[in-house]
Amino acid sequence: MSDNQALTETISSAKSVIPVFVLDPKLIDSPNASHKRLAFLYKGLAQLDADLQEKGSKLIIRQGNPKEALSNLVKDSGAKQLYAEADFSPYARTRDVEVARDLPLKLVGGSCVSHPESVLKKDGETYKVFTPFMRAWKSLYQFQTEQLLPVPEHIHTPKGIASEEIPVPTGLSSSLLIQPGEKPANNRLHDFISGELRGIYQYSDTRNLMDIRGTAQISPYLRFGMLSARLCVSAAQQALQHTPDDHSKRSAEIWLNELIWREFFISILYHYPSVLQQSFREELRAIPWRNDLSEFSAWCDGRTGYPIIDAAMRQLLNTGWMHNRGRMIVASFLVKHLLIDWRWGEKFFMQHLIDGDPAANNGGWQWTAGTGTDAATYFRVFNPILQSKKFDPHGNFIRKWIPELSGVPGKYLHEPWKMPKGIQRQSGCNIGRDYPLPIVDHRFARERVLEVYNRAKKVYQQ
DNA sequence: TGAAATGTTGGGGCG
DNA sequence: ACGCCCCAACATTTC
Repeated sequence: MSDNQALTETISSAKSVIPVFVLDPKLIDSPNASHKRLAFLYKGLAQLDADLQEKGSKLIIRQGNPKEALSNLVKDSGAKQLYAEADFSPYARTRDVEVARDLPLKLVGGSCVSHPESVLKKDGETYKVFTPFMRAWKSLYQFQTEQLLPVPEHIHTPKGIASEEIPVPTGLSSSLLIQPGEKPANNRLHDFISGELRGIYQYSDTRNLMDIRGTAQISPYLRFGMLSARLCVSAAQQALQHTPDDHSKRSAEIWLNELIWREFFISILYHYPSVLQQSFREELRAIPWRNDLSEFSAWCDGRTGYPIIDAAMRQLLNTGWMHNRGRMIVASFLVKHLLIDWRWGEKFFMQHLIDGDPAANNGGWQWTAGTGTDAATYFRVFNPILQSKKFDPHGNFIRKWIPELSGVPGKYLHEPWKMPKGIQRQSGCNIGRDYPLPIVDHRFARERVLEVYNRAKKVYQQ
């Protein structure tokens, strides 16, 4: 409810307001839906309902095709106008056009700070490279705290509007690492900016370390609109202005840029919706992926034999969240070491990530695969052993998620297959039995992927 | 928000 | 004192 542009406009233009959430089977029953993400949504809706009741209102739930559901609601209630925050994913845009064909729908603000049509080059072209986009973005958007919209004091909602029950999350949902709801979201942001640790001012050092909470972990909240992106940007800009220290400034700047990456990928998906189907770069559309099923399943389950990969995958499976550094490492491994189509990885992430969002997820995968806009060049192949030593230097992250390696001395933790037999016995971890051998050799895989990408480019040129 | 290969430099050991 | 080699350490180039 805080800094909610649609809600604020609704309240200022109508005497009574019906807060509604439509459970759309297209999204809920999609093969890309994740149980944890749905649990996060349902618990978040329950929390929102509780928050609304404190304001004298309540949340109305309707199920079904959005156009029909809303049309029924308008009939039931006599509502004159519908307001919503804009969502720029291809599905959402088509949906909202459909709704607006029959109903008086007004889109206000949106799930991100910048409307995708607003950050354009002078000639009206869209930016396809991050840095110039980011510069243009910063010159357009600067927030003062007073520009942010307050939480309404009171919301008047008519009685007797029929509502379905908020679904009760099933299965593993009680183990959610990140608690849904607007209060936890604001607390998390506040803690990151002004808490004891001053996370935002350490960010340049801590954001890549996998065994500590060096990131804000607000992506699930941004994903579901439980936290205002404008509030985050404003907080980053305030932090930036209020520190004289260069190192802190740089950290805050990097964090702000991460928020702008999100806006960038939303804009890319808006202007190039076909990235969901194929590589953005034409010259890399014909890579002969190996798509080996048993290797794919080893990656999915976290048993590739590379501890850093397996630890990160198990973190995802267990919590529905993965450290950003982990996402880059496992994505690079899937695409480049195993030569598996990035779209397989993209889909798997969508099926497991609580923060799973088409724009950011697709952007990240195409970045890693080297097939996207402003992508990592294809020959940048992450070395899982070096990444492990750099970003989990003490092995705490690996030990947390791979208990079978917990007794392995630090010296061998990043590459346990090098452990002599005697030490394997001592540490209670027989490589090949208790923990797998690497499914592919790093040097071999590196040379193979360079060869395959090079050939794909060459074939394209002819 | 790479890694590996290759090139350069400079200190120290040594005959 | 000198030239030579070795090899970190760092820099540059290449993939």
